[in-house]
Amino acid sequence: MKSKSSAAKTVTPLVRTTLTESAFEHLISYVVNGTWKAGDRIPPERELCQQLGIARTSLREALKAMELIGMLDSRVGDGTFVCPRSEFLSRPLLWAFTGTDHAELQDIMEARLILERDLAGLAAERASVAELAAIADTITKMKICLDRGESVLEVDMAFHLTIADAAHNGVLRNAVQLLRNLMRQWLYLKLAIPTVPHRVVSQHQAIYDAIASHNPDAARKAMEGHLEETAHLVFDIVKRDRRSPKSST
Amino acid sequence: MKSKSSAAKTVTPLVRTTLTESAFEHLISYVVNGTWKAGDRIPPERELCQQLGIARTSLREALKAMELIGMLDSRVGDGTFVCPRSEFLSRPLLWAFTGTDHAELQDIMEARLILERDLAGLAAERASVAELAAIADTITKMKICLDRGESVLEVDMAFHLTIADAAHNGVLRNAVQLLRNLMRQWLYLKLAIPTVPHRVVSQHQAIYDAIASHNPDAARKAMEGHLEETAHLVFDIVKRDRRSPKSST
DNA sequence: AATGGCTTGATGGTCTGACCAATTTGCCCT
DNA sequence: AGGGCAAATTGGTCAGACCATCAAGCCATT
Repeated sequence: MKSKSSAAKTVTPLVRTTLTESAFEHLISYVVNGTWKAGDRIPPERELCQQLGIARTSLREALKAMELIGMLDSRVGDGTFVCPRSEFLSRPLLWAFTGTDHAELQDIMEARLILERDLAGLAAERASVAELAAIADTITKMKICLDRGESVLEVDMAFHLTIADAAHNGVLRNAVQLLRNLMRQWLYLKLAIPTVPHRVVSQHQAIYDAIASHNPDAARKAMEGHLEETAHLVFDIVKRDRRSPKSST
Repeated sequence: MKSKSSAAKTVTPLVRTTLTESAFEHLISYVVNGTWKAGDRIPPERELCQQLGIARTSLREALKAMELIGMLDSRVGDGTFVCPRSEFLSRPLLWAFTGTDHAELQDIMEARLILERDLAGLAAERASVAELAAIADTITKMKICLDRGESVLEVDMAFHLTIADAAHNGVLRNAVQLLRNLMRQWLYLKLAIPTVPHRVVSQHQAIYDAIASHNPDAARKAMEGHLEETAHLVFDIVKRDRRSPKSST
């Protein structure tokens, strides 16, 4: 009972000044802004904590968190390195729980559909010649992978990200990349189904054609169709695979 | 069983036997398996590290990492609690957006438009009676704030978030919340323009009407119009208010 | 009896400083 | 020149201490 209609002024918007937390955000911004690029070696802990003016303990909590979500990689006696963006959040541990929650997956897939659909539309409006070529290139590469019997997961990812690039909205691009990373495992399983990769290629081709002809509406439709089919396949996999979770890697 | 003696065991499977990492896995499994349910208070650090047989430092690194990815929530003097699943990945998604630091305001606003437009459409399809009431409530509250001459920033935020709630997609909801937080200062300035709040009220009303009548198309259109007007106003403010890109912390 | 303030204990946050373990580097001895 | 040992570097771990905050209980005033 009791409706808290006594709308208080909502003071104190909880600004927890945790040293570790601010260090965490600080470090993340380094990685994301490109101050520290993928493959870079970041300063040693003992040096970093002095720069930040905090104890090594506090710094390490932040570093460890970043390592566990796949942004950093530490090697004793060697140093700590920045991981490529594509590996963010791809730590197997995260799949453990993401995989057990069906609802979450559905939300992720829906979010992805919404974002990528609009991104495809924007790309159709804004893509430059070079960007179109980049998109086409991923399709070509996918065909090659297919012929060689290699995995097309990465090329598939590249296709969608180059479209996001062509949409010229960094915010949305990053969001899409994150969502795809979250789904990575299922995408992998989906692409492992025999006939699927070939269908994907032709769908990618259709999406590309729509974007290349600068037809936003067609691009949105094509992308939507593609992602909806993916969603159905993934749900089938999840349903079927709902028993023995493989401990891959 | 620790043989740190001289060379011998040629095995050494190189499994990153990092204490922190195994603690992390251990703790995650507790949360995932339901040993610790959402809302539960987990044992104090000083107790946990004894159970696990590791130092508090190592445990804290794991604990902190889990907190930073939204699985746990620590409160000084109170304890550490398990977060609901819906919050697990909210922070990572957050980084994806904040990550684009140089992402211009324009990108953010565009991203917001895209997300909220679709969210409005989904809300029109999915909103329950209670959720509709919640939306309507924010409009009423905004009118009250207006009469009292109070700031409507918070109610404005509430309006959009209740719509996001009604769309039933936690992932997108979190994204919208973040984007709005990023724009907060500009939104504040926008709402400070004399005639604006009244216009906002009527626009909110229109959006609500569309959602309440379960008309996704109308809802999308209404939301789009509302946000585009906001975007224009904000850009005017920015243009007028042009100065240096503060390098605040 | 009810209220408000004070004390105390529990708990997370932070720091210091030390040592261990793995890796790299480079010098020394053969 | 080559092999191997030792120091330096760097992340991993530990112990113990202190602070800030919150909850609960005690006590005095009303």
